Amino acid sequence: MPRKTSAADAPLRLDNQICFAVYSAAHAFNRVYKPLLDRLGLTYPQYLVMLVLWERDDVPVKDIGERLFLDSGTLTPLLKRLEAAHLVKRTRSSEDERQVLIALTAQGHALKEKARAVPQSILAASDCSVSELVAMKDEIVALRDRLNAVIGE
Amino acid sequence: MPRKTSAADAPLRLDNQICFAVYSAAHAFNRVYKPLLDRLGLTYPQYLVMLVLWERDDVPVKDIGERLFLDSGTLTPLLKRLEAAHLVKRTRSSEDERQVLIALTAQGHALKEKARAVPQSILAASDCSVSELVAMKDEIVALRDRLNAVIGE
DNA sequence: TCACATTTAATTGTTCGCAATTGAATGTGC
DNA sequence: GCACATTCAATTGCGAACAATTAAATGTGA
Repeated sequence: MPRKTSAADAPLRLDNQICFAVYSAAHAFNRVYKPLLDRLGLTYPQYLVMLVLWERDDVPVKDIGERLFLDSGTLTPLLKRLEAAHLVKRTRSSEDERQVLIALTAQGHALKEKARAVPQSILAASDCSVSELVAMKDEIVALRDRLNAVIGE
Repeated sequence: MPRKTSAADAPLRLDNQICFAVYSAAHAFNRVYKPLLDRLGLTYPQYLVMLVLWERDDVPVKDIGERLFLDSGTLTPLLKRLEAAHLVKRTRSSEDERQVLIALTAQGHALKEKARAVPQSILAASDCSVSELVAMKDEIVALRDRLNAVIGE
């Protein structure tokens, strides 16, 4: 009997991996975002940082990192690029010299208006109702938080 | 009236972005996988390539790329690292000299047995029933495929 | 057959992402 | 007040990820 697909191999089949589904979906999102963000002069991780700053300005690097689950090794060079693009300003905190505070420039604030077109385009590309997307988002966030809980232990 | 949170800003709020949910979940998976894959001497993308090869061996780089949605710019150096680790062998196809065929070595085949422990650990970490995970996976794959359909147009 | 397009990997350059280390600033216990 | 640990950002090194280009092999049409 030729074993075409062994039942014992099912857990190792690529199409059965939820992590690959998530991984490949993240890349698919990235590719959809790319042309939209090119118009803003941002990469996707840079866009995420700008989303954080548009909500609240003048925050230390660490706060941004906690929000996005990224560390200074990723954020420091990224923020320097945003500074080179005149979107943010980096200044040492006077109260605590260890911290670097990230503030939006006028250009950084202004970019928010151009960015409003992005979520609409993404919604159209996902070809899905808002309520469905919200439900999926909540499930994925719940899974992510359970995974992160395992790591911190 | 001080606008703490404007309704017009809702589409730009980080916590409303499904893409960020997916993006951060992918990173969370990566962090859970890391200690498990360290024992196999693999990174997560390398593990994905091995999953493909464990299903079918002796395939051109392009086939692996189509399966994983990756191009040669990513795969060529990755496969060279797997070759340096004696897990795969890269040989030009004799029928079509443009293709490079990737075959598992004996070590590469053997690693499959050690890898069987990985999906179990992931299942435990996700703290979720198999049926729930399968349902989520199918939803995410469907979303990914709709996004990819938009790109190829 | 010969010019031309297509296919396939490899290469180059830029940007993440993270582990590990460094160094400066701050906090704590004695 | 002083040794000590902690916190925070920056740095270094490695491995993806991808756009753009290159180069070789193959296929196609006149």
